[in-house]
Formats: sequence, C-alpha cells, structure tokens
Amino acid sequence: MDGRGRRTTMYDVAAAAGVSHQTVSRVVNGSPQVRPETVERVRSAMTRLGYRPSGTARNLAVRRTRSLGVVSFMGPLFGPMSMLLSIEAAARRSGYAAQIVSAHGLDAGQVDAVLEEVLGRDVEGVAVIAPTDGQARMVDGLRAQLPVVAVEGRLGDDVPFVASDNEAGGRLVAEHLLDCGHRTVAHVSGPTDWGEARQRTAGWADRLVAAGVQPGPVWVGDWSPEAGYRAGLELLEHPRWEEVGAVFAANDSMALGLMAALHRSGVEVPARVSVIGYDNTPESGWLQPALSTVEQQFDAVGAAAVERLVSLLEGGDGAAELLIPPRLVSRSSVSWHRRR
Amino acid sequence: MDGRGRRTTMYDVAAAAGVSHQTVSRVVNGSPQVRPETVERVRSAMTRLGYRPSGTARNLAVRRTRSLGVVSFMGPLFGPMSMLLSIEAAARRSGYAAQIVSAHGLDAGQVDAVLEEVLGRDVEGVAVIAPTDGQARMVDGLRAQLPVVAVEGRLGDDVPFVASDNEAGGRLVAEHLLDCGHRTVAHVSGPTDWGEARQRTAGWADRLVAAGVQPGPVWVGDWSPEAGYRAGLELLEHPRWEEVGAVFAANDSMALGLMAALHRSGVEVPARVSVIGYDNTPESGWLQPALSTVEQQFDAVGAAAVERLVSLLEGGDGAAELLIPPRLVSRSSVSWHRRR
DNA sequence: AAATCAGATGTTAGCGGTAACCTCCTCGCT
DNA sequence: AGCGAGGAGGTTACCGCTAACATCTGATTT
Repeated sequence: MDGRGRRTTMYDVAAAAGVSHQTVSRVVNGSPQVRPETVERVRSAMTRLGYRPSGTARNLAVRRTRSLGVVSFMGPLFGPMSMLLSIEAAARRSGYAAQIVSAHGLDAGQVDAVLEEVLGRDVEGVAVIAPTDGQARMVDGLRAQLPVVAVEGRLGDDVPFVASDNEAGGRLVAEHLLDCGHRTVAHVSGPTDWGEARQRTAGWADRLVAAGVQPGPVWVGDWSPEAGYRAGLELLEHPRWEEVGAVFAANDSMALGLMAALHRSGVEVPARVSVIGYDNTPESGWLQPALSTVEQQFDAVGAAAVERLVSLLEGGDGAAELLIPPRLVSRSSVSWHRRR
Repeated sequence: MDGRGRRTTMYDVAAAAGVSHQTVSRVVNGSPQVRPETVERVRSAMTRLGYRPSGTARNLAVRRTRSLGVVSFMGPLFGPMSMLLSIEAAARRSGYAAQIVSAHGLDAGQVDAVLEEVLGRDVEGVAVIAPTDGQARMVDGLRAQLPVVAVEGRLGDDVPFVASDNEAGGRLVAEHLLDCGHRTVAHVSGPTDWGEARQRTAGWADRLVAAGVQPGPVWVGDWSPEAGYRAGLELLEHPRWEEVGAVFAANDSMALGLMAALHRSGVEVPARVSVIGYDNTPESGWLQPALSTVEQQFDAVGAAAVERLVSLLEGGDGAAELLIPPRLVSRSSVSWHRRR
C-alpha cells in the first residue's frame, strides 16, 4: 500500500526499477529471460516498495485457482478430523490450496449453503467427506459443475470414491476374535446411516458366518463413549450374556464407554470378556486394559483422494473406487477364550 | 463452460437475456434497481447456461477477498485441532473464508514457506495458532504486511492476543486440590517452550505457594500419553513419593498415561493418589476412574480471535489481550486426602 | 406543452496480473 | 560488409467482474 491506500502493483515496481511491468512479471515468475543485473534492480525495487503479487489477479489471468474444496459434514470426531488434515497436507504437497468448509448439521439448507460457499470460492474440484447417507442426493448439483471425489462415504456410483476398507476392517476383527477362540461375539455398531458403520458390521458378520459362527447380539450406538456405556449396561442384562466372550465396538470411543460399564459392574476385561475397538486413537494404547483396535491409514486415504482429484482436473478419468486396507493392532483387551 | 472450453461469463448471460452485463451483475448482487421481469429473464438465462459468477474476478474488482489465513503450527492434538475448527466456523459466521495452513514441523524453512503460502493467497488478515516460542520472531515479516492476531501463544507485545486463561486454569487445579485437603502435589507439565504449559504450571504453583504449600516434584512431558506413563513410573521411584497425595497432569493424554503407570504398579486412583488433567477431551469422563479436568472454551476463544481480527480489518484497533476463563470439571479421579 | 425527475439500463474504465506478439540490439558467420 | 539468430525487453490485449457515470424512458409537475 502507498500513502493513499492504493496497493503496490507491478507497475509501481516497474516504474521504480525503470523497466516494463512485464519484466517485473518475468522476475516474479523466475523467467530465465532476464539479465541478472535487471533481476537485481527489480528485486530491490520490490523489497523497497514492499511489493506482494496479487494472487487474485494472477488467478484471474491464468484462469486457474489451484485450490480444492474440502467439505466435511461432521464435528470433531477423530476420524473425520484426521481426514481433513491429511487432505489439506496432501493438497499442499500437490500445489493446491485446500478450501475447508465444515458443517456440523446436515439439514438440507445447511448442505446447500455449504455447497454454495465452496463453489463461490472458485475451487477447481471438491473432495466431500460425507460419511452419512442422505448427502448423496444433495451433492448432485455439485457434480454437474466440477470434478468431485467422495471420501469415506459413497456419493453415488458415478463418483470416484476413496476410503478405508471398513469391510476388511470388520473381517480383521472377526478373524482375530475367532483366532482367539471366541465363538459368541456381540457388537456395538455405529449409526446405521453411516456407510462406514454398516461396512464394519457387514465385514465382521460375514467373516463370522463364514466360520460357522452366529453373529451375537448387536447394539446401535452413535460413536460416543456414552453410547458404548449404555450398550454395555444392556449387554449385561441380555439373556445370552453368559455366552458372550467378546465385544466388537465400532470405534474406540464406544469401546471406552463399554469398558467403563463393564468395569463398573465388576466384569473384568479381558478376563471375563474381550473388547476390541476401531480407530486406534492416540489414547487407545494407554487405556486399562490397552485396547486392541483397527488402525486406518488416513494419510494414505487423503493422499489418494487428492491424487484422484488432481488427475481428474488434468483430464484423466478417476478410477471408480479405491479402498485402503486397515491393519489390526493387537493389544491386551482381547485374550484367549477359556471355555467355561 | 461452453463447448470449446470457454467459461460462461456475465456477457454470455447478458447476450442470452438481451441485457447488458451490468444488469446481470445487478441481478447477481440483488440490486433493487432492476425490474422484476428483467430479473426473471436474467435468472432464467443464468440457469439455462449454467452460469456461476467468478469469485476471483469479483475479488479483483472489489479489491477484497474476504478471507482470513489461519496458520497452525502443530499436529492433530486435541486443543489446536479444536481451535482450528472453531476459528473456521467463526470466520464463516462473519462472512469470511478461512484459509487453513498447518505445518507440523517448526524449522525456520517450514515456517517461512507456510507464511509465503498464506500471504500468497491474498488473505486480509491472519490468525496464528502458535503455542510454542520461537515462532514469534519468524512471524515478524507477516506483521508488517497485514493484521495479525495470535491465538493460544503470544507473538510479541504488540500483537493482539486471544487465549484460554491457562494461569487461571492452573490456579483452579491447585485450588481444587487444596480444597480436597492435598498438601503435596506433583506435576507433569507440558513442554517448557509452550507458553500454555508454562502458564498452567505457573498458575498452579502460585496458588499453592499462596496457600503456604510447597509445589511438589515436577516432570516435563510432551503432551503424549507415553510421557505421562514415564513420568508415572519415575514418580513411583521418587524419594518423596510417600508424601505425594495428588498429581496434576497438564493435559488429559498425559493424565491417561500417568494413570496407566499407576494402575500397572498397583497404585489406586484416587484412593492412594488423586489425578487431575486438563482439556476435558470427550473421552475423559469415561476413563477409569472418570478424570477430573479443566475445560477450555475453544469456541469462545475462536470467536473472539476472529472478532478481533475483523475489527482490525475494519480499522478498529485490537485490544491488546483477551483471556477466556476455563472451568473446572470435577469427576472421580480426585478424592479427599486422608492423612496417613 | 415544456421542464423535471426518478427508475431502469447501458457504457466505459479500471482491478493486477499473464500471454502473445513485436522490436531492438548484439554477436557470429559467410 | 551483410545477414540471420537469439537474447532481452516492451506493447497490447485480454481474464471476468464492479464502480461510476451517462443515457433513455415515461410519468409528473407547472
């Protein structure tokens, strides 16, 4: 800015350095077509005047913003949060800025406002972290306008989709429990309108059935510790409680609540019943007992999502679907089943 | 975009509706100076052609971007993460977009790159979440260019600063412990180059001293559960361990690790020793025992930060400093001290 | 009926860059 | 000496919008 509030432009620098604005532009963009001494003169004029190029003007001229929208439809849960960060980092590595817009509520008005918002920022593509159903249709308008990739929640068959393989995760859990000799296992699932929750449950059930084991009683929670706690109390009242040797909670928070309920009722984990969670939050290894769980590779998912989006922008066609395998983290909350 | 890749502009819409581009502009911006039927004609042309206004061009013309930079210098810790989200939400409520840039590392090169990045996006102001020292000087260049507000970590005396009142939080802890009859309390602090850590420690120590109690042994951790665990093990070996009736961990994660260590060694919490944390993470109420802790009002801090920044942009002068009081959450990990 | 006025719309000139094309100069070569 | 090539830099025309001012109606005033 100069004295009268006008911003310092290339033309000012050009005048000060005794060259044309185009030469200043060349210097700014590191063109080799400028003599070193000229570069020096321009550089010094720039710092003397405190010049900063206008990204806005540049974007307009080149007709690119190099920015991606990231819309996230939920609060500060561990998973979604980690995704957000990992996408931002991946985008930056690819030379794009991430325009993050997060909406906690999910009502139609909200969703529309968020989409308007992100569209209005001239992003070149959008990654939608939409783990619950019902956002799919609302996002239709978006898809018509620019490349979209769905992360963690499917948005429709024709939208490229990247996620952690929750079905595989569920299977991993079932397998681990079977390996440990468990034949009756209960489950506290996530909300049924979350694709991730359904898939974890499905993978788990499938694997059990494949082994000739009947999936045990199931409770539906909302990811919160409290939901796990309530499920735990009800589990203790369940007619088949005596037979239950293990419980699979669909995330670590619910596993925590569940263990709290069991503990309060004097039920020992893993001596009487094994517990396994999902997420591998930084805390889970330090719970009592240390929680066995499944770790998702958020970084890989975020990187893949950005990569797909960028390839779409560059004219490639995004492969339909990519699932990143999770891995089991075995700790002490699961133990061998001792037949009673 | 039309068939040949040229984007649909106001002029296209204008032509299609038989008006001038300026009238289209008026319609887009909801000017009352346009006849309803004209509005209708323009609107229909817009949807027919799939027109989207270019925010970039608009920003250039009005010479405002209405966006704020938010730079965050650390990883996915609960506190910083919550701040990020709350600032984004507050900014959006005030009509600004938040340009989030987060850097995990802190070396000089990194910091400069991040600042360049955020400056290059034409933000009007910047909120810096810089909880550790050493970023202060690096941010000097920024300050010269545009309004800056520091969040959670002071950036220098002349930079407006908004944070949760950590000293008050420390005092709250000490007071609570004193109220419960504890006279010897140990402390696992955060890293000493975090202002927040130092202030929690200072508030805690001050309050104890004011009550004529000598602050007990102190360990320095890095916020991780593991650090808490190690401190716990060392605490058990400490010559004065017998006298220690309570431990204040500077965040919930370390409190968790600490409790794990105590548990593993057969020390009962809170029967033998009380433990109190800081942060009130969603999980802390469900630990065993439920963790007493201090809750920070991240939403209020974020809102205040944005408010200050916006007021600076509008020519106001930011008040120097604002501290938001935290509140104590009393649960069962702290109990009355029974004199032995 | 001429003058006035306000509402509705059009015209022109930027905003701060980049792209494409053009000019000028110097150097090497025949 | 004449000529072409290429390096260094300048000119001009956009990019897609808004601001400011100009113009044109038709209705109202006198």
